[in-house]
Amino acid sequence: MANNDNEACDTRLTLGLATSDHHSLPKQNQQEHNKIVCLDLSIVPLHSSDNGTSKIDGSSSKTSENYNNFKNVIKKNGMRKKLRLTKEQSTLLEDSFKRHATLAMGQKQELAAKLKLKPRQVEVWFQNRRARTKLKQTEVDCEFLKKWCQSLNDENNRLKKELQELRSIKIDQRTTPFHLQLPKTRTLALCSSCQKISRSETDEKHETGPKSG
DNA sequence: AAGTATTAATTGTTTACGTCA
DNA sequence: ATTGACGTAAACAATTAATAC
Repeated sequence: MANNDNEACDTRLTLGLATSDHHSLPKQNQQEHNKIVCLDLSIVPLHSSDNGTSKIDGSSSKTSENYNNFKNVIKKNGMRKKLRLTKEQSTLLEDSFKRHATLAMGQKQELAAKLKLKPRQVEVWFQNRRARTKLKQTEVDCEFLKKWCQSLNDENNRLKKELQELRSIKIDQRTTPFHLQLPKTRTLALCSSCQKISRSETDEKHETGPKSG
């Protein structure tokens, strides 16, 4: 480890089985290629994304190349250095995401080359971007459901009130002499548009106004 | 300086597909 | 021809951690 004093501190061994760049081969050729296996006993820091993970992409096949890659993302003290995308990189990624939320065949490599990033970084960006989109959509859905729930509650309350009114009218009919019921029953009307029973203005006044002995 | 939001990166799981016995 | 085991790749969810504000 030539680059830095502390960079070499993490000397945990990883045992990797790697074929020579077979992941970039077409699928039909991979099967045959899998038979040729070499043992990669390189010493790598655990934070390196292209070495420590089970997912491998075409850019991570050669040990020296790997070293150069993780060299760029490991700080002096061994901490992972976070890549900050430039505005141009973000714009280009956003543009291609707008066209397709998932990377098409070969698009990853192409984009990576254009952006001067590793294919894995492009892949990760798309994954995170999809996650962000999904989260935003979930928030929107949640808001919608909240409003819908509120309107259903309102409607429920209104119907309860209406039911109560109708019940009280029914009780009135049972207890009031028939000749006194007529004016009241006559003022009830069925609304043709909403199919709800409504009362005339005069009746409303009767109800809300002070009761006379 | 501490707290928070954002987001690149990691890890583990699921799913789909192809191959082989 | 069918089936189950196995390997691989891609996508995803959950989480971590660096960085900007």
